[in-house]
Amino acid sequence: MQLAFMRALWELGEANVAQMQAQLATNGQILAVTTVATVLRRMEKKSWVAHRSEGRQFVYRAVLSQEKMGASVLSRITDALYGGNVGALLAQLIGSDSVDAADLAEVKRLIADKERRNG
Amino acid sequence: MQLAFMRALWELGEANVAQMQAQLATNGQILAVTTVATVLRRMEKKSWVAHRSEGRQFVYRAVLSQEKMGASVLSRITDALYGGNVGALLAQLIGSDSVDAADLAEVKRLIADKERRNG
DNA sequence: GAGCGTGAACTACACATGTAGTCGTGCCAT
DNA sequence: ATGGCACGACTACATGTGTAGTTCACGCTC
Repeated sequence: MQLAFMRALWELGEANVAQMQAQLATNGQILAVTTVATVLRRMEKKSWVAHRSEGRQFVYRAVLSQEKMGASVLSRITDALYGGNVGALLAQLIGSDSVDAADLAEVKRLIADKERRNG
Repeated sequence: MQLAFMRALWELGEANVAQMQAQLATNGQILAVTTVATVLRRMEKKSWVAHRSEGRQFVYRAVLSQEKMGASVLSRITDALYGGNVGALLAQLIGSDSVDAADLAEVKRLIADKERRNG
């Protein structure tokens, strides 16, 4: 769920508690304002987010980038589920129905890019 | 962590508590036997695993396949982290350093397969 | 200047999870 | 037959997390 908070923050860039609550609501998470504030405070203790004061309000921002977070989560999953074998994870993903032709095309482009870069 | 248990079970097929403990140990998780038993019991309550009795021992097996589990975890991640955009996740993965040339080749093969199957 | 509203801090509580010890019982060996 | 061991069941406890209510202080309004 904290991931949902991070996503909201990435989408908003910066946000006070009320804005976060609204954003989370559009993403399907209806939460009391106090809940949002609590979670944000906890995430700040873990240094996932930080805040500055603007008048009486706190304006939060993400400390972890989506890239870092994604890399870390994905690597955890890869280890736990596939014993560190990224290829297996990729295979699973590509085989799944949620990946459509457009995604495949995009992936091919990305691969070509990467191969060009690496020689 | 429970994911580590599932992985151990997938690797072993079936296992009693002692075998599970050993397998987890080789995967880097040193745990007391009682701990292994407790976690297994909890996972059984959630129907992630099941057991049959063999003499005085319980022999556990996975109920969730690696594919199902992977799909569900990955879809949770995709939603939480990328707002449901699998392509974004794939892009992240392919861009990461943990994916090498061999992985890319494999992915290309998988894509070709899938495209052939789908027309 | 006193009340009211607003917002952060503190408190609360249930549930999951990581980790492991103790208990009770049944089986095997002597 | 009996004592010890092996094994599942039960109990325990700290921590994280999802969720939200209550409190306290500050600033604005009349």
